[in-house]
Amino acid sequence: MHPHDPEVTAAITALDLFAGLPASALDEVTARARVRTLGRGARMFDQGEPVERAHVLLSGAIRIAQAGSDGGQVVLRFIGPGEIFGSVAIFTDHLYPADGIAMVGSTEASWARADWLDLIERYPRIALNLITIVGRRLAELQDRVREMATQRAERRIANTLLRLARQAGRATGAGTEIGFPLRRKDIADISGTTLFTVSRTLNDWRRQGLIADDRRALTLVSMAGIGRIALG
Amino acid sequence: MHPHDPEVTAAITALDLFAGLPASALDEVTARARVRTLGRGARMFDQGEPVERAHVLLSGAIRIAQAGSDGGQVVLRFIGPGEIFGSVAIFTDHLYPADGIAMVGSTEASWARADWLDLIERYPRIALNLITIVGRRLAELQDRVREMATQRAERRIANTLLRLARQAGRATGAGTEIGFPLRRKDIADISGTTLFTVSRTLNDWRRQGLIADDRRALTLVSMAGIGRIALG
DNA sequence: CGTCTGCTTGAGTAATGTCAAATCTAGTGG
DNA sequence: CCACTAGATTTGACATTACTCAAGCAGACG
Repeated sequence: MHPHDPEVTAAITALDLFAGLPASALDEVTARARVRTLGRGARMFDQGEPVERAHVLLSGAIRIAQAGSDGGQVVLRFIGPGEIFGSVAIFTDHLYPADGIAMVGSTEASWARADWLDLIERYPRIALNLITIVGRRLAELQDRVREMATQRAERRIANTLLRLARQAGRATGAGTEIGFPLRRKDIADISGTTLFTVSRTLNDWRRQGLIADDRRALTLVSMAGIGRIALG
Repeated sequence: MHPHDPEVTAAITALDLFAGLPASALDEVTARARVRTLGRGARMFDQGEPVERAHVLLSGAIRIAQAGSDGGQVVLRFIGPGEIFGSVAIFTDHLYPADGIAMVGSTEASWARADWLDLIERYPRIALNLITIVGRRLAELQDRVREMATQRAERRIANTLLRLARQAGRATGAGTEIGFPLRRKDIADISGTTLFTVSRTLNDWRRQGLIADDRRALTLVSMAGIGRIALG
């Protein structure tokens, strides 16, 4: 896909990141974007690599996973369409803090570091939008830290599912379907538990009719029920 | 203290947040600041309250603590002199995400929301500085989430102490002294464990000569030793 | 049909949380 | 100066969550 593809242009101009920009600025933003499509399992970038570009996801899903010097791994976030990713380190230590891996075939737009800084300088509104986005992620991480410190695995899993539903939920006949192709391990790595505990917990919930799980997508049948578990 | 107090002026103009601003801008920033001193235990703001001001700590120490709807509590961060706090929510949901409590007598500067937004609009460099600061805190929280998910209590405590030493450490004859008046409960609430586990762990380390703890301040006698524990 | 990846289930165990009680320290006021 | 108090810390005993490891199963895909 080319940056000037009308579909791509529409997607870029609709991003929260560029809200409030005049049409002329959006043209410029679009013109400088590089658009790239990767297959399932491909790496958008690797942890520790220098950050040369700012990224936005146009379609698909990305897993942002951080590995420790020991084996331990966590998922910091799943990225859905319209979300920015792997871009904040341009302002800090210039190294990607995590791997970015396509969970399904995905298309991203990205801007070279120099273009990005230039655009922000000329359109400071982008900086404000970025502060808002990063501020929201900060608040979400703060919630996760509190949950991991004070809640047991089952509640954390419930809170995780509710967050994912908020982020990428689609209402369907059966309930709210989460728009990421999640394996047990993914849910474990973002909830701070093991895939075994996730498996047991989700099976309990399925038996109780709280969720449905057709191995294609996870659906929260009873948000209220999951919500009750999340509250303790 | 008055904003025009020369000591206060110097402290404000030295802040990372205002790095790169021309002198005229710094004058304006200083002129609009409100300076306030609070005693030990006083609340700078309460969780859930609307954010009307942006804050910077000039001296002292603040505990930023978030409580869940259940009793659970975590410390999100300790704030030392020169650090911004309780200011990001101006751009998001306009509510303080946590309590801000003076751990010792503390002096802060703050700006009314409208002044703050006006200053940022006229000096976009402030926005860039803010992105850098928030980006670093985001990275730190990501590290903490990974630690809580993958490391056991002892290692998390070691990592916590190393982080605090980096943030507020002073080299002394005996080692690196942490510049916050920390109780066991504080260390527990930021490490994601209990004050009992912290007590046992710190006593072990003291017996091994890794730390000293004269109930006035905590000193890391052997950063290398603590570092080895942090690595596993 | 075989292989690979992911999921489920069971059994055993260790880390650490919970609770109770004793001890210590700093500060207060007689 | 000393007794008293409140808050913080230490230590012990115990309970339990959820991690670890092993084994078998299911579905997808070539």
